[in-house]
Amino acid sequence: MRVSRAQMAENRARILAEAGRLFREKGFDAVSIAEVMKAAEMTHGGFYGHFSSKDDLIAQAVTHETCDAESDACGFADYLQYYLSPDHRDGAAGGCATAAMAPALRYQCAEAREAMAGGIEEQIARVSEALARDGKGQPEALRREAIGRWSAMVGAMIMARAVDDPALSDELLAETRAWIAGRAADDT
Amino acid sequence: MRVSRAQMAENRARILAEAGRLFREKGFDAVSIAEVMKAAEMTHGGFYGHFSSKDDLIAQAVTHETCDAESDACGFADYLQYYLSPDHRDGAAGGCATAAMAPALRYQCAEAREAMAGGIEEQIARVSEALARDGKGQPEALRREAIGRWSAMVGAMIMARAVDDPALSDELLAETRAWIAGRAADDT
DNA sequence: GCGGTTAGATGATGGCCATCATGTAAATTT
DNA sequence: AAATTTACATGATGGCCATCATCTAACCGC
Repeated sequence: MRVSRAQMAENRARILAEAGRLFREKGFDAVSIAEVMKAAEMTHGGFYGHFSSKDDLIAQAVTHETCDAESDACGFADYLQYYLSPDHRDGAAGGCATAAMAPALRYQCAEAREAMAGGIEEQIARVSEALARDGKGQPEALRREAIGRWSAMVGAMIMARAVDDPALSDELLAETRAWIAGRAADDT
Repeated sequence: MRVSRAQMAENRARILAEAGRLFREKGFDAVSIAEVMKAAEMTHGGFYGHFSSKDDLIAQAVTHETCDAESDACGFADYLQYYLSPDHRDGAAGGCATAAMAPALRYQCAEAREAMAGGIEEQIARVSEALARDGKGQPEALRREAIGRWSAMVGAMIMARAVDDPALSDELLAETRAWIAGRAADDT
């Protein structure tokens, strides 16, 4: 059965959104086309009308998720507090796309990896802006400061999600948070 | 055909070693039992005489790889220099097990995740020791310092491997290295 | 050295999944 | 409103993979 133009665009957007959510939650490999389509309330057959392959979907989902700039223009301290929280660790499906998807992009096609590069570039910019708003760091060192902090945040989150030891997991988050905050106090 | 006890132990060790290498290089999902056995110069059938399942192999491989303490008792600066180098980024098969495998452990069984927890715990100890040798940081803050730096190193490596943009990839490594080193200069 | 044991080889089996061929009905177009 | 297009559904197809059943030949204890 055919569907209106608007309906089709909406369907496509729903596929992308559900794919993004599922990919973040379970990883690219563990999510089948059929599962994505089912989550988008369609059958698997219609998929290839929207995307040329699963690789294509992955690339577009990465683009979609990383462009999703949800920096509410808050300061860095607030962002750090939220980012390295147990809630964020336990809610990968709705959380940071970089921490959830970047590791697996190592094995993906060039298009998806390029999209990730763009996403990381934007994220560096966002962190830089947050730092600038707080007046932290000299403007010329802002980018390095953003890259370093962002690396620590992503690394801590990935390790916290990897281990089956609640105490260690919590500690990784809390200590990395404190470590970064401690650094923030150094350079006025 | 049967094989001597010693030969069997050697075969088993070779399976584990090859599995570790392949898993780091290609990820758990992309490596089949048959591929591991072939790399170990056997056929796939003998696998279940050594391990009860692929999950079992993964758990034991993680244990094996993370226990592989190759800290040559060098100082932290040397370790950092090597760790965040393009060579290490491009040589995941022979590189750090945490950066290569931790992200995927999120989807693995409890045994493997417990092994990863142990490996990270050991790594924190190793970094702490390296920092102590350098006389960096007050003893009571050593663990926090180790966790923070280790998080940044792992995060930077994972992102550097995820992007398809050599300039950005190199920059992530170099800036994170400089950022951590800069911090090292702060606290005597 | 002999016989039971067993490591590893060979060859299913069943399931899952990406992709595609075809059908169908609804939306556009004129 | 008829003709045409096309978005999605249904239902293959072929490939890959984990796991297991069975076989065989060589080690190890006697």
